Amino acid sequence: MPWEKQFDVDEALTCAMQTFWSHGFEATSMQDLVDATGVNRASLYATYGDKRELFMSALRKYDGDVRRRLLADLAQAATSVQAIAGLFDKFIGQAREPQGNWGCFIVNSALELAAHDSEIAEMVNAAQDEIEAFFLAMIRKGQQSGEFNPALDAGQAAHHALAAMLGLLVMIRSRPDEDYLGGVRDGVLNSLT
Amino acid sequence: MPWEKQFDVDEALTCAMQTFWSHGFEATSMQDLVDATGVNRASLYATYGDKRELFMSALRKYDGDVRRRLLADLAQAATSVQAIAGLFDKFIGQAREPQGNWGCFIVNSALELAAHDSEIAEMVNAAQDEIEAFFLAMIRKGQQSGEFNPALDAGQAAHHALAAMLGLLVMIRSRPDEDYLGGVRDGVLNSLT
DNA sequence: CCAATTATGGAACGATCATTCCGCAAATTG
DNA sequence: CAATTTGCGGAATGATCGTTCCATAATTGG
Repeated sequence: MPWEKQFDVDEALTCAMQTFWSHGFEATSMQDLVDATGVNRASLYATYGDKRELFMSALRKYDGDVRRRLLADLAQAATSVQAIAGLFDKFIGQAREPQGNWGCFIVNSALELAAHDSEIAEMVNAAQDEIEAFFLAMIRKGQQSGEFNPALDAGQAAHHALAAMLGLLVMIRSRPDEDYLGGVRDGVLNSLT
Repeated sequence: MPWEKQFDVDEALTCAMQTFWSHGFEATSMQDLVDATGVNRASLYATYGDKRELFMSALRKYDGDVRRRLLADLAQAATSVQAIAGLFDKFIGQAREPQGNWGCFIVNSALELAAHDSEIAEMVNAAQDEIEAFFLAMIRKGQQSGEFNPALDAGQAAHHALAAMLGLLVMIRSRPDEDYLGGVRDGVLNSLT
């Protein structure tokens, strides 16, 4: 049993991530994490540190495995409309899953913690900057390809699209309705043409 | 001392509201509320019920005293642009105040609690519907007055404006910067002309 | 085959949580 | 003036919080 952990470190972190993602930092107890991961309390501490460190690891995992990967995938979409709509649809699709209105782990953490935790605020801001950069790149590409109105201020439009995206991630927590959320995506795409 | 409370019931509720508004439900302890209100523990329970009931009272107070009043005031603005910009500026102005990036109590609660608490979800949805209705009324009015593009789908634009508003209220928690937030307001107004 | 090392399971820690109880003070009622 | 009612202050409640400790089991290195 020594020399080798009895659980998969990355897999357990995924379980912890989902728990924090769904319920937030304060509403998740260490007991919840023991139950969710199936890993013993002492092993959790030995492997990931205390609750806050585990949370930060989970948030960083989300940032790398979910957010960064999603943007990278979408950036290769055939058209800019598909790239932008795809990002919105990724979250709108959550509404279909039962009990799946978790929204975005980073946005949830931003509202719960960023105002009083500068480390989290910095991480949130960096992530939002990258999302805005994604929108900016896709909007510029779409303007060149003729998908979007070339007269638009691309920088302002990207900032605006980010705000609408974040707004959708607020809405999904209280009203996970595909049509309701789809209206936001349509409004964004409409404002770009 | 009997027959009359030693504290102002509404004033204490305001203090409790601000504490919940700033820190959220889970991160606020009853001791925090005792300290913030200056009211004894037993008197808090006797007057407002348990922690959750006090929270709901605080949220309802915000909904009535802050949100509803703000929309009513702004609806009487001289122009539609002033009404819509005024709503955004009300929150952007928070960024100037030190430690004032509390955003919107309802939005904060939506992300923390609505996904697992249907009573709060309903309240959040009702508030968001009224904000969207405000945008819709102002956009229609602006289209008639010539402030806004009459060719726009007013319903979709209002939905879109709500999303951008909610997005701004996410941003303010991690980046209370007036210029950064002002870009969202400008983007919304720009998309309406 | 023994010694050293490491992860595990579970009990135990003190602190803090939300909530309640009780004795006291004060003002109205008879 | 006595009885009653009500709010207040603070201690006390049991539960749960995050965290640590310890005995046990298991594997590698000598």
